[in-house]
Amino acid sequence: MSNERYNAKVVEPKWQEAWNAAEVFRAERDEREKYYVLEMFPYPSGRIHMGHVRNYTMGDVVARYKSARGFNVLHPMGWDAFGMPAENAAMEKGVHPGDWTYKNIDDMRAQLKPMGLSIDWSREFATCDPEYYGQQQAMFIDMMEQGLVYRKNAVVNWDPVDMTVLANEQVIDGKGWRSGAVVERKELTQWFFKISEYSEELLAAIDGLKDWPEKVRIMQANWIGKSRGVEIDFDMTEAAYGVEVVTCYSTRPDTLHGASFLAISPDHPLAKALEADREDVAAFNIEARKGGTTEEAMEKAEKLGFDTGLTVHHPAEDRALPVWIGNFVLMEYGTGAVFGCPAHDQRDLDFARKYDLMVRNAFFVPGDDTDVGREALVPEKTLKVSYVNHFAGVTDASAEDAINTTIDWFVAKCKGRETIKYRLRDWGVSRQRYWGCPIPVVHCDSCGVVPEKKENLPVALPKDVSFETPGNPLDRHPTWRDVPCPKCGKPAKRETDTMDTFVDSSWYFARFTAPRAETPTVMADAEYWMNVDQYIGGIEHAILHLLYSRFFARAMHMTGHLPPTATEPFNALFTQGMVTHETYSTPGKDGRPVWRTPDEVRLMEAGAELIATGEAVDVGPVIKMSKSKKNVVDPEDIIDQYGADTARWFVMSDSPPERDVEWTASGAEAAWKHLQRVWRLTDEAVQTVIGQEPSADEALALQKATHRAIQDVTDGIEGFAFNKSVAALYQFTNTVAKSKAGRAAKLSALKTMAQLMQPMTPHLAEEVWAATGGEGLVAQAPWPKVDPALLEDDTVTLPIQINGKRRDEISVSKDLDKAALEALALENAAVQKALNGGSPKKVIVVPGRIINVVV
RNA sequence: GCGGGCGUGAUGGAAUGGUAGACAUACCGGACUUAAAAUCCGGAGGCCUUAGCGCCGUGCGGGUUCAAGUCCCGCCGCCCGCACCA
Repeated sequence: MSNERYNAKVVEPKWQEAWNAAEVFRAERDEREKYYVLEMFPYPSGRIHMGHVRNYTMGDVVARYKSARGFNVLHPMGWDAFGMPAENAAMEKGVHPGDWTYKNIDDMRAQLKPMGLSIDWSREFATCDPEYYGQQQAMFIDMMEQGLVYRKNAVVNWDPVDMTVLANEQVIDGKGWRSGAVVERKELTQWFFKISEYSEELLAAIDGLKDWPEKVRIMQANWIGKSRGVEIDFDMTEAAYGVEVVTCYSTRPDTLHGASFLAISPDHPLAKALEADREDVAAFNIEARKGGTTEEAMEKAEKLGFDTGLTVHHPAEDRALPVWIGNFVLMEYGTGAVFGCPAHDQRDLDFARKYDLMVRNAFFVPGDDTDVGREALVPEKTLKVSYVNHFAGVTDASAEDAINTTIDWFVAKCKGRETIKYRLRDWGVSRQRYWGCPIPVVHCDSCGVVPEKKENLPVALPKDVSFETPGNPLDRHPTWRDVPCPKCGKPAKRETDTMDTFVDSSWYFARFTAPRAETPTVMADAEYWMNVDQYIGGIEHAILHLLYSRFFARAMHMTGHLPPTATEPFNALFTQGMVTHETYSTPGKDGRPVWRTPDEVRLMEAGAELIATGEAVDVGPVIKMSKSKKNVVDPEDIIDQYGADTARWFVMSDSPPERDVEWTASGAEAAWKHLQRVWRLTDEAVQTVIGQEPSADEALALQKATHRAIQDVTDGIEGFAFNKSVAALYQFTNTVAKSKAGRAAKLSALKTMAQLMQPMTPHLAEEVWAATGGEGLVAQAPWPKVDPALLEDDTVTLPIQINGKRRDEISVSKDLDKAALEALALENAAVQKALNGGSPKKVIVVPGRIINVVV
């Protein structure tokens, strides 16, 4: 016996070279049915992490499996390469964002390749390649022509020191995260995509996304936020500032009887007219507009109101309502004005209590239409029939029916219109930054906004920029910025805004189908490869990235860059869980914990200690691997120590793919031991001297176990339950190890095992395949077929229940019919005892499953 | 507040309404070894002055069913998403 250890360091590069030499993963259009697998492409931070390993291994399992199943598989890889970290690095280290990014891509590719992923690297690109973003600019121009792009003024967070626009998450306590300067709200003219025009379409099409997680579908639907209601006109008792009518939007018009005031936004036209005239209003509005746009700020902000002294008529009753300005009313939603119904809305109640406004019950309680007490009533849980319903003739109904009836009643009786509103806003894509895709337009004094000529694309980023002065370097780059107008040729200026990086990632999946084309896509390629059959990535992209991509697929169809069959980009979506790890810390001087990496810590039976000093270590909760808590394990170290197959096997085992998986040293060790064991079994089988007496029974048993394994591993992969496939392979390995079958039978079992392991541990699989006499590469071998006859045993063990409790079991031939099984069960000693001479009330026989005797 | 999900051994987790705890980790015992590692074999949900053909057991309380971790109703706990959205 050679008892040679499996050496991943030697074996893995060997097979990777063999795959490359045979161009096994090269995807070309052909006669076969296609299958497009895609994992969300990475941002080139410079290092791969365990989350990448898990994400790409899942995709690789699917890709290799589908390939074995006879599909023509497309499995590409690229880089989401524009974005702020490159500019931050430029400012901190003085490197050019492009140099920094391409260096990171090289580093990450070098870390990724040893994983042995079945990727067609010939299709690789980065979104910061001018060949990519130039095509994106072409599409931008096409979208302008289709009316999908427009400019408008929008308020942004402006950092006056860094001279830059900040995203909400970059504003901390009202200050810029980098400069610490107090953030100002500034109005800028910005570019928008008309995604809101697709609100209904994007919402309705969610129903067709059958293979998306329910959770993501709900999140998208909520984000689009469709609501049905009524716009109600409130006539002013006396026109003021030319305003005669204030229109409110309401989804609960049935509470109109409870209306006791109107509240308008400080940005409502009426409020603005008042503020121009009256200093007290102006002062209030300044106060009311303060406060950040973050959730936290909104939560804490106090309700502020200002009584304008103006009044409106109640549309259905003979009384007047005061008009207030309220800081809680958003101009961006509805009409910027609401009627307050304090009796049935906590927010309105708070406001009414503070300013001593009337609280009127809108619901039908005879003899009680005044005050309802401290808490607002919730209509659904109390009374379903509002006064308005009552007037409309509804006596009892669900809240939804009541609202529908009321809307009809309203439109007939009052000045109101049924209205559908969406929460989804247009997508602002302007970023005042350098490291992004330049918006390909020119501003000309004579011609206005002019798109760049397509033959001049790409509008490439200039290389000679400096980040020493704050602000957008494009803005102060005269030779790049000052260009002739594409239309009239007079001196003009380029747009210096670049696009949101979400634009880059909204169509990369389509570009992979023809990555080197001179147009954004090639119709024949898009028709063949689109849609993505299986998309895999993190839940954190459940809304924005996926919604933008869905919008883009439609926009690309409209501009002729995708066929109508590809309006939905991703047929199936899978959102994988995170890789987690325990956290380790030692007490720091200031009482705050000093985080320690797993490398620094020795785990003991109770507790843990620092390897270097023996100092006691606190073992903290298991959380997502993150640099700040130092609970990270570098995939490169694991691959170095154990090989890629071990890392791949570990991240596929134990936890279901949609849940978090905890990385543990013992788990990694176990994965490695298992792979060693498989190799040892193979080696032993190969070294077995022929001439022993093989047992036919043993060979058959092994064959049956093989087919059971084929079935279970297949089910696991098909059901996206890779942990079950792994468990089935463990079980199969145990069976092979214990089997007394002869050499040929064992080699045959191991050869099938190689095929079943191939999606998860491709290198070891090749080695086992070669050793057991497999032809060619197992990566190109077809998936093994199950023989259903071998899944069944001739005898089965059936539990016998008495009154539903298991009391005994019998071993019977699988062919016995119900009557025979019943007879056997009644003869059973335990049953006899329970019957005590009597006869059973009932006997339930489920052949192959169970026998239950009811006494 | 609204919406969604999840509660099973020490741990990660299995289980078309049909033998709960597959598989793995950690643990315990044995073999091999001078010893350790590696490897191999075995044990293991809980309870019991009755060790059995025993009783109990999938967050808690009810229900449906011959049969419930699984279905229904009501609680409790945890996690996630959204939210001055009218």
